Amino acid sequence: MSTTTPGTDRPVRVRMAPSPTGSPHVGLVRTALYNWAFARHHGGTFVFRIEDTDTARNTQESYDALVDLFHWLGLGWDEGPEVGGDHGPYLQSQRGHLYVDALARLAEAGHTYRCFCTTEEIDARRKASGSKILGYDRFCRDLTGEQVAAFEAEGRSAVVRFKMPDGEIAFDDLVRGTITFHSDHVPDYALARANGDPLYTLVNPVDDALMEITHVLRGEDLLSSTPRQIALYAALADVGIGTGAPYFGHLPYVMGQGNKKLSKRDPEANALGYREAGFLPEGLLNYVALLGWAIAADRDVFTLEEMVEAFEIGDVNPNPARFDLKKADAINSSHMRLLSTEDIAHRALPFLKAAGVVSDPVGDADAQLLELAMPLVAERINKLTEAVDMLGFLFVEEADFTRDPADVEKLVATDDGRAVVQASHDALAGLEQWSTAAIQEALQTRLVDEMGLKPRHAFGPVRVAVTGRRVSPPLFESLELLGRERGLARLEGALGA
RNA sequence: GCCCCCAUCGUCUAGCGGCCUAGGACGUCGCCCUUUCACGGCGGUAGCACGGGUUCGAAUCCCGUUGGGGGUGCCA
Repeated sequence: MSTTTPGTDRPVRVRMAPSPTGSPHVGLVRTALYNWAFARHHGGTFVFRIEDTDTARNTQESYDALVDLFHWLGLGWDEGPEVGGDHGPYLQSQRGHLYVDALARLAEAGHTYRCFCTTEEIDARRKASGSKILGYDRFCRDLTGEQVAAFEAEGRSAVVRFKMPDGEIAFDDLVRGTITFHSDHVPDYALARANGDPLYTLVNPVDDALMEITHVLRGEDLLSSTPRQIALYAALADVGIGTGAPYFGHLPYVMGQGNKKLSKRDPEANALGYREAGFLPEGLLNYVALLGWAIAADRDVFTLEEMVEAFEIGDVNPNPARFDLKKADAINSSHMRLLSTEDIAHRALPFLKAAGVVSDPVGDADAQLLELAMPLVAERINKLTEAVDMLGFLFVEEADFTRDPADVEKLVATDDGRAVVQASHDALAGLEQWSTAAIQEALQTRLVDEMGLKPRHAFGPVRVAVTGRRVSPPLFESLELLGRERGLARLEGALGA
């Protein structure tokens, strides 16, 4: 299907380079996943770099969330924070000297110039000229020594701008094919602030060059800044930094409802929110992989290993994808069903502890009960958090046990409901053996055979009385696990409710 | 305004000139299974934006239109 990806005949090096601002976005998860899978597929290196040049917006919490997120997802990096590597440091905030050096070399070679213009002056000139082309007008590009001296004498500060070469800039996008821009539409952009701080426009290419990144797979939003970066890579190579531009692949947007990008405000955008919601990392990853890529014509569910085996950037679809929570849920469910009961029990445990269903650490009695109860719910829950709702009734102290008021009203607090619960209590009270089979037989005989009730009408009230909800694990098993004493007590209790 | 990207069921996609009266998945609808829910099984629903070319033949290639998105900072 895919042809050979350019540049993969040599060692592949890719990276993810998020900014530690706010909570990590699901779009980042997909970008990271594609980069990771691409690296693994080609036996390459996956680098994790933190782009924290904007000191005003970076936060430690955000950085921690990023690391936490990728640990949870299981997308390990070969070089980066925590693991180190030969191209560090991996935090841009610790790479200042490299940017100072790059700026000096670029200036020395005449690739940049100092610009003294204020934003107001630039706007005024544009308005006056009636030019349709926005961006900087190169006013300071060829200032004489006297002019520079004069500006300095005025006490003006200067940003560093890059001299964009004139002409066409074309590149072969790994997912979109050839893309061509004309330099007329790429202004001489700023590389460093007037106070000397380097900007993203500089540090991103410098770091990719220094870290020897071979392929940059990133969001479509960076597409239009690619030509100016390609020109910068050439200039950097000219002054001995790196060897030119990497290959680029621009991934489509992840959209929310309507036609807008999934915004950071949308709850669906919060990557860590999926862990809290009880998603499996493999479920989230699988769903997110589907946003622009397919493993086969007739298959949606796959493992990370299978993805690594099959993933090629050239197969990525260029059109934007809408994030569909329903499908994400469904894919996650499929992965839940791939897990063993033990695995689900193991993974659900933190949720059960957090919700207070079991204590932390788990007591012996609870652990035993859990082992018996888990098989009943493992195959019917779609997210780990659902184990909490399903199992709560088994572990709760009798004094704290509650029933869903709406379910009670509908199924128990009626004449028929009370009659059914009363009859169930009577039928079970004398049971010799408190086992699933015996319980089923007793209730079946009494409610269905003798009272002539349809199963759904017979067992609904009992279910609510015993588990507190209309939705629960299988009833007879639940009663057995609850034990005779508690089981009968709940039936009695429901009568008084 | 100017530049760039995108265009197959409601949604995610398969499709890279004949295998397509367009396949899968989610959703949705109906049925079956069933002690609830879930699972599972069966079946239905629905799409190549439009107009020109190219070709024996186009969802697939080209051009245009329309529609959507992005960029156009001393943010990343």
